[in-house]
Amino acid sequence: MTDTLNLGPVRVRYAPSPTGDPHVGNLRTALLNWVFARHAGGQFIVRIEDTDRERMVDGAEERILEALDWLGLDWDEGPGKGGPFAPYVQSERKALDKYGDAARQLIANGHAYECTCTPERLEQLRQRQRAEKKPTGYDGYCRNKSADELAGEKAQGLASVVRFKVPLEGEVVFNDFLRGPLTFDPSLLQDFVILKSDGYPTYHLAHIVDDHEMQITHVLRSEEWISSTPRHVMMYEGFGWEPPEFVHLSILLGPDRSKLSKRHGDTALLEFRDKGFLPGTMFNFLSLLGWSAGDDEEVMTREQVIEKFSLDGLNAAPSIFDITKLEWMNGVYLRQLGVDALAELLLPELEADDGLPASISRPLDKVFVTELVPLIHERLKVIDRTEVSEMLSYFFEEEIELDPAEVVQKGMDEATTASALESAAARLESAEPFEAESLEQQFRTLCEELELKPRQLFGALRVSLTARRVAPPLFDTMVAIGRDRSVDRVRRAAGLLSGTGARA
RNA sequence: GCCCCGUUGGUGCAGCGGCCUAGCACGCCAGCCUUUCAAGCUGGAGAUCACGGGUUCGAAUCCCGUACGGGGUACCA
Repeated sequence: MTDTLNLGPVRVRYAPSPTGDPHVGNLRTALLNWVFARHAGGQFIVRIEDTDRERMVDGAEERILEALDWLGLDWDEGPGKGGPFAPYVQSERKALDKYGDAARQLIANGHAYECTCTPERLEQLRQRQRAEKKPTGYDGYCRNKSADELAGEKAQGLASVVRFKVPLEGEVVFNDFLRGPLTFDPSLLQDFVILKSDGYPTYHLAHIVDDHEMQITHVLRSEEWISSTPRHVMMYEGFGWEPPEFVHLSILLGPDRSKLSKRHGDTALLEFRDKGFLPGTMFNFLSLLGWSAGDDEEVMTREQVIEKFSLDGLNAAPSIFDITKLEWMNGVYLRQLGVDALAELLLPELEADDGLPASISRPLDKVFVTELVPLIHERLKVIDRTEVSEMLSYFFEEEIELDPAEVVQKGMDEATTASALESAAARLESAEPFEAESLEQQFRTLCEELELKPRQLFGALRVSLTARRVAPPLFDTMVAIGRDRSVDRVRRAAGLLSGTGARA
């Protein structure tokens, strides 16, 4: 391993392909690049690799930039920002004929050639190779075609691609920062396409041309690129360029240990945002997959991650994306949030159509919502609209729907519960001051008077007031609900149990 | 099939030849706190460091093999 500290200027890039919503694994690569750049005081560049015109997805580029933005990964050069090597979108660079020029350069110096084989012939070739149980790959049919022959075919309208001329023997060695020197046998590689018949470059050509021109020093990319890196190294040699340092990052796995993908459910980063995860959580959590500062710290700010970052802390083994731990961490971040900030986040969720019941009129009173925050603050893992609304609905409703059976606590029956609740209602009516601490004292006294355990009386009251067995601390709840509604609810519960109350 | 990479408790990581009777975190279990649930605190279960051979006075750490997992094998990235 080389030292990561005395590297000189660092220029790294995140080069996504706008073929869909960016998922967490993808953004983790971006994040590691970004952190590395920030740690080294270098530049982080974003480049859009839209050379696959077929798989382009509308809006994908915007979503990618939105995701970067949300995570707080700002770029020094790239879309919307420009920079000394603009444009940073490959289709725009293609229009400048950068890749055509490069391909011609390789043809001229004997490292590439034009090929007029049709997709049909290639498909047949592959089938035959498979049938004969031989490795599939281009057979070099056009490799030694004369210029005349080629010109003739093209005159007939045959489309052509440009293929890289892979050496038939020797070996290709390159150093992977995390794995050490990796050796490949080029005879196993095929003459791969570098320029497609639609004039667009393949990834192989495009990223090399751009990385070189943009003076990228380190390529931190996903492990699945290891197999094609020998191709890239050969191309650097063909061009006579110095290759960057390669750091292949381990990939992210789903719970079934296969590469994380949409099949594993919600893996798009922005979906985590929509599901109520905080950007700080995602940043922190993603930074921990396959990387460690070497100490046991896990909850870290961006600044701490940047400061502690080192390529040496990267782990070559793939890691499983564990949602349970993510949820825990989000809880940690949620608890760090101030009351007002959390209220701000909660408000739109509660007001949403699928938030609180439609019977509750909007807009909600922000001051009231802020008052409720402390009651659920440490009980939240994720800001889930449904869950949060469910947790808080009884604070907003005039009447709640009660199951009388739930009110009766262990060791009590309907009659004792009803009379206890009557006493409690009376106490509530006269309690002064109507504050949590004092209420608790008064109701503990009431417990003694009624010869009930706190859990019995308080339990009955909790259900009466909230229609739930699980709820925030009782006396804070009473205060938030208010004296009048509290008295009403307790009376009504008592009535239901003694059979005299009308079922609402 | 072929090529490449990886393998520390269920999960994420630490460990870089002796400090390891393998540490931290999530999860799980129990206790404490307590009006429920959380949060918090304390404790516990859980790993023959995938397996087999070497190298070495000494290996989770180095080497080889096997198994398993993953990735690649496109006019996709």
